[in-house]
Amino acid sequence: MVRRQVSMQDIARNAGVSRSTVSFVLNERTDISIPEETRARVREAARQLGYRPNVMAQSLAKESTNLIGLVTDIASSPFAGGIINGAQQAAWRLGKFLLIVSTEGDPARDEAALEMLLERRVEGLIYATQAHKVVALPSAAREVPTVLAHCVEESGEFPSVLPDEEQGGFTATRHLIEAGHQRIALINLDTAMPAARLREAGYRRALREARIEVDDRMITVGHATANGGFHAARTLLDGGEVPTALFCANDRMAMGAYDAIKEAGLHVPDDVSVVGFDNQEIIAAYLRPALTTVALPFERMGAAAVEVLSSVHGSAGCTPLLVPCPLVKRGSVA
Amino acid sequence: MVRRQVSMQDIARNAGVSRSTVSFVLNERTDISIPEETRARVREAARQLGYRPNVMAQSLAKESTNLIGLVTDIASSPFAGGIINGAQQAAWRLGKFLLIVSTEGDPARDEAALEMLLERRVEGLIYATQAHKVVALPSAAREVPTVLAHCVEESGEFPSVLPDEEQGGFTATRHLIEAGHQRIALINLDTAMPAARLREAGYRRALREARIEVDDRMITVGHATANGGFHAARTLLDGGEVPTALFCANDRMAMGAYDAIKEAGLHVPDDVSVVGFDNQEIIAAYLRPALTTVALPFERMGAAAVEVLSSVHGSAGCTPLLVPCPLVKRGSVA
DNA sequence: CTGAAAGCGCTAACAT
DNA sequence: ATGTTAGCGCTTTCAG
Repeated sequence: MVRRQVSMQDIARNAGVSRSTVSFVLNERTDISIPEETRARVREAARQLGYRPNVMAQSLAKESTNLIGLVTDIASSPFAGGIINGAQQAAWRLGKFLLIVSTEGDPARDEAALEMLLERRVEGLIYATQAHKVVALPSAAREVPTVLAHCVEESGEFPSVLPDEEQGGFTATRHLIEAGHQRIALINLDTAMPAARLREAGYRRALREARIEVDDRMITVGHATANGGFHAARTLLDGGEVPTALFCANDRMAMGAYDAIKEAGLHVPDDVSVVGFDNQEIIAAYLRPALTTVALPFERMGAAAVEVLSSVHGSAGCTPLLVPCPLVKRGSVA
Repeated sequence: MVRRQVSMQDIARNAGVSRSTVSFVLNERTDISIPEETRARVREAARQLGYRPNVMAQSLAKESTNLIGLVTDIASSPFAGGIINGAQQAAWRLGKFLLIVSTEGDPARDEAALEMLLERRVEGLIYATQAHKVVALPSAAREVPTVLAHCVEESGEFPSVLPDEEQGGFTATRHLIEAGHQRIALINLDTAMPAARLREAGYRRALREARIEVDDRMITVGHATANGGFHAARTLLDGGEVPTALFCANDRMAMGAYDAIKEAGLHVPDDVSVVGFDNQEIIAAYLRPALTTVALPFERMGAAAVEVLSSVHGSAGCTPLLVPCPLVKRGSVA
C-alpha cells in the first residue's frame, strides 16, 4: 500500500538530469535558462512516474509552511462555522491551509492548541469566538502574527475583525423607517454585551437622523431566547403606546415576538412589522412569514481575518476592521 | 520578528552533548540508557532556550505526518459542522490534525482538494457530505485510507460511517406508541432519498412490532420545507381519519405541521403529538412547545470516521458503520 | 552510554 | 545550461 513515493531523485535519474534541474523545471523557474527540450523531458518523466511533490519537504527547505492556525471556542456553532468556512475559502484562494482546533471553551486547551500549532510552524493565527466578546490570549500568540475574529483582546495589542453592529442596528431601523414606521420599538439584549450597546446605538442614530423622537418606553431588554422575546413583545403590545414595528436584537427573540403578536390577535407584517438580527437561517427563513433580519457577516469576517494575516489589507494596525452587516429582506416588514 | 527558531543543534551545544542525545532525551526514549544527570541537563537547556520541536521536520524524518484530510461539500452547514467538530475532537485526542477543505459542491474542486491533501501527505481521508447520499470519489482517493461520512461510494469499495436512519424512524415511532398513540401518521420526505426509505422502514417496523396495522392513508410525502410540512399536515388533519400523532421526517416539516395544527384549532401536544427528525437545534429547541425529535449523530459520525482511519475500530471492512440516532425528548409528545 | 553520519525530499547558492 | 553541494530540523543506525 505504501510503496515509496516517487521523489525528484527518481525523476532526475529517469530524465538523465540532476535534481536541481528537476526542481527548477517543476517550479517553472524562468530566471534559470533551461532548454525547452530538457524541460519537456523532465515534465514527461514526472508525469509518467506519477510524481507528487512533498509539500512538507518543500516547507522545511523554504521555511514557509502556508499554514494558518485557527482556534475557536466552539467549532460546531453555526456562527463559528461561518467564520471557519470563510477563512477556509480565503485560505484556499491563497494556496494556504487552515489548521483548526476547537477548544470547547476550555482555556487550558487554548494554550495546548497554540503550542501544537506553533510546533507545526503556522505562519499566522486566527482566534475566533462564537459570541462578540473580550478575550485574553496566551502569550505564545505573540510569537506569530495573530488576528482576532468576532472578539477583541484585553490588551488591545492585536488586530481584530468585527461585525459593524452599529451599522447593523442602523440599517435595520432605517429599513423600518423607510417602510413608513414611526413607532419602532427595540427589544434589546442584555446591554452588558458589546453587541447590544452598539445595535442600540445604531437604532438611536437612525431615529435621530429621521427626526423621530426616541421614546424610552419603546426600548426593552429581553432574555436572549424565544421566551424572552415573547414576554418583551407582550409587554410592549399591552402598553398604552403600541408600536407598529419591532426591531429585535436577535432572531430568537423575534421568533418569540411572532408568537406574542399572534396571541394578541395581530398579524406580521400587516399590523406589526418585525426585523431581527443574526440571520439564523433556520429561524429566519422558515418563520412564517419569513423574517427580515440583519446578517452577521461571518464568512466575510473569516475571509478578512486570513486576508489581514496575508496582508492583503495593507494595515497591520490594531483598530478593528469593521465588516458591514447586510440586511436580508424577507417578508416581515410592511 | 522571525528570529531563527532554536533547534536541537542549539540545545546540544548548550548542554554539551550531541544532537542524537538531545533527540533521545526529548523523545523520552527509555530504550536508550542515558544517565538521569545528562537528561536533566538537556531538558534544562531546552527549557531555557525556549525550544519548540519542528513537527514538519519530525514528519519528514519519520515519514508520518499525523494529518488527516477532510473534504466536505459545504462546510458551513450545521450538518457538516457537526461532523467536522466530532472529527476534530477525535483527531485532537489522537494527537492528529485535520486538514479541512470545503468544495462548495464543485466536483472540479474535489479533485484539486484531494491533490493538495496528498501533496501534504495526509495519512487518511474523510469525505463528508451534508446530506445522506451516494457519491463518486476521484480515483486518487484510493492512494490513501479513505472513509466516507454520511454518504456511500458508488463502487462500494470504501468504508462508510452512516446514521442508523431505520433505528431512528423506529425509535421515534416507538416513542409515540409508548405514549399511547395508535393513529400515527408519517409525513415523509421524497422517497428517492435513502434517508426517507429507511426512516419509513423504521416507522413500519415499530407499528408492526406493536401489532398496529399500517394504514397507507397515514403516510404522506411532503416537500422538505416548513411549507411542505404545513400542507401535508393539513391534508392529514382534514382527512376522515384524523391522526393523534405525527412523525415528521424532518424538523422543518414539523415546524410547518405545528402551524397547520394551530390553524386547525388544535394544540401540540394535547390534541396532536409531533416527533421530528434531524434535531436542528434552532428549530427544535425554540418551537413552542419545544419539539421532540430524533438527532442525527454528526459529532459521533465525525469521531467514528477518524477512529476508523486510525483503526481504533478493528474492522477495515466495507459494510457501513451505523451510528445510532438518539431521541431528544422535549415537549411535543403527550 | 554517547557521538558521528546517513538520510527524509526539497531548495538554492555556487561552480562548471 | 547543467551539476554539485550545502543546508532545512529531525530520527536512527552503527561505531566507539
